[in-house]
Amino acid sequence: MLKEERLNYILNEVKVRNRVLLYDIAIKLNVSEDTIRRDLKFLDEQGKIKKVHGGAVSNSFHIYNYKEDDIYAHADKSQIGRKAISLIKEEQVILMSGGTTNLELARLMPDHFPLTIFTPSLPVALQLLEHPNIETIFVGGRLSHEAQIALGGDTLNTLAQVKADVCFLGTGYLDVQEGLTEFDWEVVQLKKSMIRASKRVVALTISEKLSSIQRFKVCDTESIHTLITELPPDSPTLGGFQKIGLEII
Amino acid sequence: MLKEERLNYILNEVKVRNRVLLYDIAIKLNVSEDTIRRDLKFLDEQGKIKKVHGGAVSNSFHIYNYKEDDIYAHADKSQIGRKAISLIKEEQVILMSGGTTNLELARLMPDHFPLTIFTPSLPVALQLLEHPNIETIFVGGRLSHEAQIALGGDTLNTLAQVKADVCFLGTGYLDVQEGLTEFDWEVVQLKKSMIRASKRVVALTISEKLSSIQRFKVCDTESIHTLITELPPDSPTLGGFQKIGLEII
DNA sequence: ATTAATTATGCAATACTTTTCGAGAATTAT
DNA sequence: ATAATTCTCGAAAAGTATTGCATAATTAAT
Repeated sequence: MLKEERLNYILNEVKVRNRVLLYDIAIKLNVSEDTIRRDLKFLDEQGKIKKVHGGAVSNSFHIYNYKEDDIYAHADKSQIGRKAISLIKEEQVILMSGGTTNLELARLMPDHFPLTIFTPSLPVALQLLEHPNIETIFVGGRLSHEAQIALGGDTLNTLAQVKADVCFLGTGYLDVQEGLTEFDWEVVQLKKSMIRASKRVVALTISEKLSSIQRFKVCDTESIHTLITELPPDSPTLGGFQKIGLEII
Repeated sequence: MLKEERLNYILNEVKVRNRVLLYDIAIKLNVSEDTIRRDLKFLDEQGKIKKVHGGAVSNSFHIYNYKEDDIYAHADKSQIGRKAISLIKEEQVILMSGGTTNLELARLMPDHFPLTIFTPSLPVALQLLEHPNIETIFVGGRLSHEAQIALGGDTLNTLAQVKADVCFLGTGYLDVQEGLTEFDWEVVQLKKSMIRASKRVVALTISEKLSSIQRFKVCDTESIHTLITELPPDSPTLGGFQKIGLEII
């Protein structure tokens, strides 16, 4: 039995049972407790589980393939997510695009009141399903291998039938002059449809992606109602956006 | 034995079993462990597998961490998946329901020719995205929290527009007299639509779910063209199905 | 076709990793 | 406090990796 296999087994047990005993796993996998102890320690160091006296427990933070360390600028995105949540009200209909910032928002979504959320993003949808009070509606269509989102005609048609209260647009590049831009033509079409389908458009972006311009244009800066970054609203970096009167959170 | 042959053998083993041991392959292919070690290293450098101490593991395995119920059922499902693949031809349009058997099938899907696959299952879709040659189309709609599949009116409407060559129906309970049954009314509607949308219906089920009956009926046994279980086609357990002339694989 | 260059394989010695075990220290439960 | 369990550590054993080298097989060049 390979170390890798043990690690997988352990991760699965932790996921399913929320806790594991050193002894049980050692018996089950037919190795010494020492070995399992080292495995648990290793997985703990990776942040995948939490080692405790006599075994390990789930880290409850990690569901699915969601690995915080793998997400670039995770702390920033987490903060953006928390700010975004302050905009959400009970019973609202929300539209969420893809990207790791939205994925983080999906993870942080409030649990205590009902919401209806439309998304074309597979990872975001999976994350939303963790929240029992959220009705998640997947906007279907042809899936993009890399981005793991639905794109193309079907998706746009479906979006044309939706009218959401808020749309959270993740990823993308934002510049005061040039507006919101993307490097994938199909993603541009998708975002345009999402903007059309929402009363209020909220752009979520880490400050690093501000003042960057890509090939294709999604919309003018004026079409965006609210901008959320990890920076405080009065940060000089956001000066250009403050000047044109964009709401900044 | 040519190097190419060994590499192909290894890749296939990794794909089917998720892992390989240096020793096993060396014996099987009748070359030294050194050679296999070099092969594994080579394949790792190509990014095709992940080399670990003592062998290698699949690298896409970790991208989506799916739950293997228990090792035995998993082996059965894996075998069912392999049988199902023998039915698939280039360029076909395929419909796949949810469930762990279909998830396993999704994992094992052939990589070397193009396919178009429709599915309402989030985990199956994610798994399919691992295959560059497969065009995956998600049949959108309201998502079920537990089953992680799209259900409801939208989903059924979309399916009404599809005509697939084959439909792989996972999970569910099959009995010669009572036909295919389910315990969730909405899932019944979904499966009915999937059956209507396909020229050929293939039921995938572990033998343990045969002769079980649930509350709601999806279809008669006659509506199913092909049955795949982990058992050999001539197994006495499948006697009832053999008698009515169902194709069994 | 023969030679030279390149690549692939197996072997042996050595280095490295992983696992197990035992004894004592630390922790937890009663 | 006492007993029971779990943890840490070092050493030994088992297993795996690396290296250099000899030989065989393949490819390219003359």
